[in-house]
Amino acid sequence: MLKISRKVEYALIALRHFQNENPHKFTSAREVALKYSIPQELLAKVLQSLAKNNILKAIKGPLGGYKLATDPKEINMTEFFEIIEGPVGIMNCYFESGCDQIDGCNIKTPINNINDAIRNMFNNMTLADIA
Amino acid sequence: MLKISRKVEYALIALRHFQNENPHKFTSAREVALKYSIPQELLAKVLQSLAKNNILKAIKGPLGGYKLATDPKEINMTEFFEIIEGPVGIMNCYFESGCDQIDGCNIKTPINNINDAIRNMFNNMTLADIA
DNA sequence: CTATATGCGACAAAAATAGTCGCAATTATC
DNA sequence: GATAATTGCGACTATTTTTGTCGCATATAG
Repeated sequence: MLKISRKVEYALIALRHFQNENPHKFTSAREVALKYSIPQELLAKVLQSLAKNNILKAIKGPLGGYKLATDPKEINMTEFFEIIEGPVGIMNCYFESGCDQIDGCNIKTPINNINDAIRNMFNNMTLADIA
Repeated sequence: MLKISRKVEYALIALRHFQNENPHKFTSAREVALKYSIPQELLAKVLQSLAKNNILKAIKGPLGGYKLATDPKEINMTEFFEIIEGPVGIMNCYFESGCDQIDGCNIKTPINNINDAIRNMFNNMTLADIA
């Protein structure tokens, strides 16, 4: 339970790769995918998201690819996760309004407490701590 | 992301219900399901797991049902989650062996760090803190 | 004996995740 | 200018996981 998705996994692998690269070198999605045996098209999408959100810098064309756009110390994990998947939280009712509990939900408060604890944990963690 | 499953949700709702009940009264799965609009058969299975693991006490027959078998202060959340779903961890490689990363996985250590942080959090939390 | 429980396993339906494909836009190289 | 390699993006399919259902055995109160 509480598994993260492959997309997040691939993103972490890629980011860790970029951290170990020459910070000025651009590496293509294809190259990274091959090196770590990741489905290329899927990785490409993940990297595109990261580029759109200014975590990676992308250039097109041959010799193009991606490199880090930001110091990993500046990227907190909640933000990072939420770029790739939706909001970080153990239950939807943390974010959504429509809940069909007739009798009134009896676990809202405790659920929110757990959510807050997890979010705090990730808020206090940067990509540099991880990857 | 990091969502918990409906089964866990239902378990929490039920447990919170039992906490607010007379501790000697047995309540059937059907009754709880009706009260909180939960699919009965599914709730039944969840309660069965909890009974098998001595979190609830069950008796069969008419007038049968479930009640708390343990002081909620004694049940830690990691244990509780793992009764209902599998192991608590953000990635399978925390528990499994087979991983087809050819080049060697570059995120194992950071992943394990996150896992440990989450598990610690839940280890230090009892059902009484939550439900 | 009947009705209502738990207990359990197999199955079905639905939703989420993972992965693929096609095509446009960009650009380095020839 | 043509070609090849790249990002960017959307639609689509496949697979896996989750969610929910059903049937039947066992127990038991009335």
